[in-house]
Amino acid sequence: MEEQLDNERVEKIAFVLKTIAHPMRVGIIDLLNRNEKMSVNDITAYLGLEQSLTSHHLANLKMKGVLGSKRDGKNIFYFLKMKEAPEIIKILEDVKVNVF
Amino acid sequence: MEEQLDNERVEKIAFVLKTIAHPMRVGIIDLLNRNEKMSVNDITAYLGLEQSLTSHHLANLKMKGVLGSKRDGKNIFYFLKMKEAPEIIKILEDVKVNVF
DNA sequence: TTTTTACATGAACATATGTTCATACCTTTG
DNA sequence: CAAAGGTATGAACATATGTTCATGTAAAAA
Repeated sequence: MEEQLDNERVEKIAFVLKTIAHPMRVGIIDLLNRNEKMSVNDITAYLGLEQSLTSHHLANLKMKGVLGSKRDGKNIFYFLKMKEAPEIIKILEDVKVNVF
Repeated sequence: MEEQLDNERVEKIAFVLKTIAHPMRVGIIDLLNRNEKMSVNDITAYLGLEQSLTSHHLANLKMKGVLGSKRDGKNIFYFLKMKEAPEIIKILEDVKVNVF
């Protein structure tokens, strides 16, 4: 029988989930899960959004440790860092939802 | 090679994650993962919170399809319905987090 | 060395979420 | 049937999140 989750653990789990729980961020993670690394431009184009908004979300994901980034010339490439992130998405790929 | 997630799928995934992404709700799901079913009172006691707040969160989780409930006398018992929920928590059990 | 490309950032605003409090509802018990 | 136990609910409020817009910065190209 496994231990009950202690408070700190619960907080961390919720924290990570909150970080991922947004359509755009799920999309970004999914994208970076199939591509190794992508520039902000590429990500912005793929998701069809505004540069500044993409940037904000990327910064957020990076700050929380989900992504990493590396500059290469004019571009900044983002990549997955937290391996759990795509695993979570994978689990929910075929989830059924009530309301929504 | 797997397909890229379509929009609706991404939305659903984010929706479910948002539903779970809260310390109290993570705690509830973890609790119901080890107990089969629990009354509101029990859950409230275990988490050490207020009845009304617990109730709100339970209602939320139920509405979104994560939990189910069944009345038995004065009590209402809640139970897990979305099997993916505890799986997600399991993945993050030992996650490392930067800021937090 | 000016322009352009690629990206970041901060402030303002809009919206969504979480919490508390008071009260209502349903079931059992006296 | 009145009281008590167990839970739900709505309104008010507080806080957190997401988005836009204007502008700033770093590197490369002209």
